[in-house]
Amino acid sequence: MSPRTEKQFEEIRLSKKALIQEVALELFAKKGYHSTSISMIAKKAGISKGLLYNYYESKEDLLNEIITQGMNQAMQMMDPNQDGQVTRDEMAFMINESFEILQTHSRFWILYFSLLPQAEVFEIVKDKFYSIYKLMISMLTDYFKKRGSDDPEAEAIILGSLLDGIYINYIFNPELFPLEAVKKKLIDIYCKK
Amino acid sequence: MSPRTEKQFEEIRLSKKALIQEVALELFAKKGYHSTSISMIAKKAGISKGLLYNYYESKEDLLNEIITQGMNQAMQMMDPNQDGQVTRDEMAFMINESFEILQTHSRFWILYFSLLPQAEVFEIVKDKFYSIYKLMISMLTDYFKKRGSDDPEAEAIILGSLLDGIYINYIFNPELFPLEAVKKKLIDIYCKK
Amino acid sequence: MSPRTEKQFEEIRLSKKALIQEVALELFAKKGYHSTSISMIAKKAGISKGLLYNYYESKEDLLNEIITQGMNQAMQMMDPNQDGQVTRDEMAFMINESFEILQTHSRFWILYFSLLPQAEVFEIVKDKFYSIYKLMISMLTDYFKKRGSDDPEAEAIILGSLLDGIYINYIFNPELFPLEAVKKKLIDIYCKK
Amino acid sequence: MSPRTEKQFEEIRLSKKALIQEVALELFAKKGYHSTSISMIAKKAGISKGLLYNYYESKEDLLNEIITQGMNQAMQMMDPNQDGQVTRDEMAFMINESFEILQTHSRFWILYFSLLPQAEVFEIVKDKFYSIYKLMISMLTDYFKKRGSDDPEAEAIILGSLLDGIYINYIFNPELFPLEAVKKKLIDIYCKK
DNA sequence: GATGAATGAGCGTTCATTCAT
DNA sequence: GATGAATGAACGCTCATTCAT
Repeated sequence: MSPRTEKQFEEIRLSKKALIQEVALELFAKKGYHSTSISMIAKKAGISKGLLYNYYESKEDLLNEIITQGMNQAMQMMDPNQDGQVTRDEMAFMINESFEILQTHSRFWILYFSLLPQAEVFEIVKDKFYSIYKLMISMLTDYFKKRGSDDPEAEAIILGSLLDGIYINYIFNPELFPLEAVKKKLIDIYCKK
Repeated sequence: MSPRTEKQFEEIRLSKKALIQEVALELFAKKGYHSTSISMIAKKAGISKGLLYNYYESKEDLLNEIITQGMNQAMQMMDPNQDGQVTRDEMAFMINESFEILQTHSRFWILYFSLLPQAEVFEIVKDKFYSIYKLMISMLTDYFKKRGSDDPEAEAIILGSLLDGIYINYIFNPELFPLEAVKKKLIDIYCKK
Repeated sequence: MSPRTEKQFEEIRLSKKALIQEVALELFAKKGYHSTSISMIAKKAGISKGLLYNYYESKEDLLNEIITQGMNQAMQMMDPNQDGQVTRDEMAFMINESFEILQTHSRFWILYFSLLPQAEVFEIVKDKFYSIYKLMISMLTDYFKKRGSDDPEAEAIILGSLLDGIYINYIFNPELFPLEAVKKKLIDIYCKK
Repeated sequence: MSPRTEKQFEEIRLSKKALIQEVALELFAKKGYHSTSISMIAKKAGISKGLLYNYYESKEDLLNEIITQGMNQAMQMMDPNQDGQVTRDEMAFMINESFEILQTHSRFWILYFSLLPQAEVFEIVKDKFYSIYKLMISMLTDYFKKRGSDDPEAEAIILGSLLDGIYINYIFNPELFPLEAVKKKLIDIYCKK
């Protein structure tokens, strides 16, 4: 009789958007952005192609929202306690935390690393990515400075690269990569007294 | 004009194939595999689309040959002198050599890293890649063992990951990444007495 | 609040229908029938797409009603005083009147002339249009007969065509067409003693 | 064995393009530009949709070429003998000629008049159209001046509009419009001594 | 009366691949 | 060996229309 309330519609919208995003993230990560068609996403989500366009303006818009949201989550989690101090424990925490994020959001990071080489598409998230990257490097630089390194920034960049390398190796071969051993060694190297 | 000999035909074939491969590698690296069409490759190589199919069974076949050949080259270059010894100088040489390869074959490695996330495509070169990877890790392990490391394999894997991380950072942001400084620091860390 | 009476509902219906028609006419005229979507109409009218289908069976039905109503209005306005006489003054009045209608209902006539070439759509209003057309031609013929023309019908048809030509030129290039000058000349030609 | 010669390919291309253009003009004129799909054109031309895009970049490009070519033809035919004189005979010739063009290229003119109301699409041919229009108006003005008209330009515009009106009435109702009678009357009015 | 989520057929377009020459 | 016309399946996307609420 009477139409659904605004709130009911809102709920439908939100849950459908979330469903689409989830399915899209899964497929984008598994098959790559270009190899995933809108039809596949719609079929897997159990909806019509048309409906998808009720929620997202375009395939690129869908990608955009997925990446932005993922980056924001990562940003939040990576955010330090802001006291200007990076203690040894905080470094250990940060390393652990980043591996945690990597594992719980593995599909997002697979997607992320798969987009990195695609200049046109990467453009979208470049800024957000560099914010995180710079924040991390500056924190690491700060840390190495306090430890008396004679070239703290180079060491920071090296640790940053090392983490990237580990992430990539782990993400694309999780069953072969000895993540725990590597993590332990890492903390051993970088957090020893 | 005498008719071309068998051998001359063979040469034409080989040079055409090489030309096509070169052009394809350039475009795949610059625009990505999916965004490069057969038409573009043919046009840039100055041949017809039809002729391309005289040399390659399909677009995927073309990709395969490019990747396989690139991997073989890398394999050859990475091959040590097999004397079972990895001296400090050899380690320095290896690091230098790998950066050399990265830069002289940058287009291949851009392509490589861009395909890595696409499981179906990566399948093709998986085996070859692991051969190289294991060879490298075993050499590094050997090296760290001789230096008295208490977990030489973990250290080897970490160095391997670090190199991957550096490669990726350099390859997708060559103008921002301080390659030389990092290389120097690397040799400093891993080749000091 | 007492429940709305039957009459009140009827009023709501009529005013909503009128609103939809007005908005649709505006958009059809500005953007063309095919380039105007139901969504646009609904949004601009401030109602839901669903409600529109409560009033009109289809997009075509909506178009039909707009055209039919516009034609009826034109018919009414064009209706002479039926005394069988077309005086010089009445001719001047008619010419003036037709330009008046053209300007006050310009959106309708833009739509009309834009649909004219689409046979299927024109079919709808063909009959109504011919009624008006024949009425006008017969009046003009009558007028030229009284003025002693030796081929009054041909002259009537020519004047009819001339008016059409002027209308079209004015409607699709209002800022470039010297309507007033042309109107004056027209009256000068056809209403001189 | 050997591939077709350049000339053979050229012939194929030209005849296919002509076929597509012919079919497209027919359908655009009969059903309207927006209501004619690429599929329809391809089916009617007996080719695949893909092939059409071998010859035309887009649907709009196809329309563009049709219109441009038609306008060029009209321009050529309308071109006066350039002696700066428009005699009575030339005026009669011009009127006759324009009716000739109208009839032999009726489909083109149907298309033309159907695009006129569609601002976005008309934009394409606006310039070409105004060239012709201005040329015609200036010739007519010239003619009326020589005949001693006190407002030659207004008369020219009126004659231009009259022709437009006649064209439209004839084109969209060829069986009802007394073209010959009207033409005769026209020449009678405008070419009498 | 009123909503907007949902559908599905169709749109214009691209492109790897085939094949007659 | 070499050509490019030709295909057809799939793409991203739009939109009139339906329907549960």
